[in-house]
Amino acid sequence: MSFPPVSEQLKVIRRGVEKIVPEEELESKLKKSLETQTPLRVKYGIDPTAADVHLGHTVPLRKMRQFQELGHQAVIIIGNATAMVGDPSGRDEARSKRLSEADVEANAQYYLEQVGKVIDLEKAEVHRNGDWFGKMSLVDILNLCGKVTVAQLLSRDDFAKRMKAEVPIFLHECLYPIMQAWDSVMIRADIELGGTEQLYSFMLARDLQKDQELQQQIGVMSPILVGTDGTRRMGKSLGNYIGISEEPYEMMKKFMQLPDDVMKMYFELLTDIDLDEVKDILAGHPKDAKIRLAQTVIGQYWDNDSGVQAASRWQKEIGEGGLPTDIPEKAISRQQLNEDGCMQAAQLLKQLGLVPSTSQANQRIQGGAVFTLVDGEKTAVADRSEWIALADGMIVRAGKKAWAKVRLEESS
RNA sequence: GGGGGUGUACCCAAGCGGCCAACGGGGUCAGACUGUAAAUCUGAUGGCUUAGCCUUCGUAGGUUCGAAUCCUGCCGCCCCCA
Repeated sequence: MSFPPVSEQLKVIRRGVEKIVPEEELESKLKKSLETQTPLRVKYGIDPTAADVHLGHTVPLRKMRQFQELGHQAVIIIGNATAMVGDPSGRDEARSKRLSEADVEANAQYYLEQVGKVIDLEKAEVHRNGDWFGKMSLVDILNLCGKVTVAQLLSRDDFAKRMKAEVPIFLHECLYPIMQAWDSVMIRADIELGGTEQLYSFMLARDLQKDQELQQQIGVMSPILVGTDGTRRMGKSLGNYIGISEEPYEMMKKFMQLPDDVMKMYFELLTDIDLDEVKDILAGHPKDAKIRLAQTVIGQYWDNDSGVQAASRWQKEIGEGGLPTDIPEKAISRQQLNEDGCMQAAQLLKQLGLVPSTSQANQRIQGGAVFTLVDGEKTAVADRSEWIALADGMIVRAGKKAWAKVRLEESS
């Protein structure tokens, strides 16, 4: 294994990274690694609390891949123990549900599969932190706790905020950063990757490493990727994420709905496109920039063709206002119709699954979002009690994102 | 263990015996405008067999012709004291 020169390594490492602490130590570590031809141990921990890996997770993961390409050792920690606790970082309330061990293990498997799309799993070490936490006795744990003061814990910004807002802080949450830091001790991390919200845990890891007379790790922190709403961090629970296992066209649609001003961040953190080129791309029409962004990222998780196809499909169906190609078919039994083969509008929308309730059906109709399409002929629906004559293959729309095709069935 | 505070729809937050399916803001949804971006404007935002009906204001009871509003028990959260 040969390593590129330190300056080159630094350039790669610094892209899309907000904070490196302590900054100076990174260079000396890299130098030493080069001299001794020893790869650095680069840690990234994930808690298998939910099954989907989204673009937010890929930011540090991509960084890890870069480290791998530079010849360093990737160390993935599956937080099967910490998952039971829940990371309080950046949260304004505790996680509500606790997961079972079986859930966690299932998530972990699926996680790894997805992580493999970003980094080279073959060359990575994978550990489960339950392996060491499971063996600790209460005394061991208390010993560990003896290294941290409550004041230190409460100085964290997220806890401070919660205190102020009178939102509960649970004791187990306080242990979380300690556990995470202990992981670093156990695997002898040289570098830990994560978002900026991890600062506290990263520093705590240094303290514990020092206490154990080990090399101290360096925190390489990426900015937190904002979600598709353009304001809050990307997260499953906020429903503003793009999952890396989503279908290309689904991803495409989400990308195109991004607010313009997050594009710069997305380009920087999610693609390898040279930053000068990114500047040029962003100087052009935002729509084109977005298509380029979407194509590139989709290409990473599927393949180039899929990205291009998704883009052209978007252009046709949405950019030019055409019909969606994948309108789901819904069966309606003739039994449900009156003797003239009609059904009331609100009922129809509900039967087709376009709306969850009658009230919402009414709202859509009143809002002018509903029309039917038979042989290319559009008919607006204006009243919820209007009787609609159904025909096989009729298309019903109840808003931009709600389409259905009717399939009439004889009564069973 | 003691004292005080608080619990309203997705979130924040009014309401404090009838005019309350519940003000206002945020969010969300739909429409116009657009590049299914932003901004702006309009409407909607418990459910239903929809000029009406049914179920909601932590929870269980009670008082009352009538309660989100009053009383009691219980539960959760926050703060202070020990």
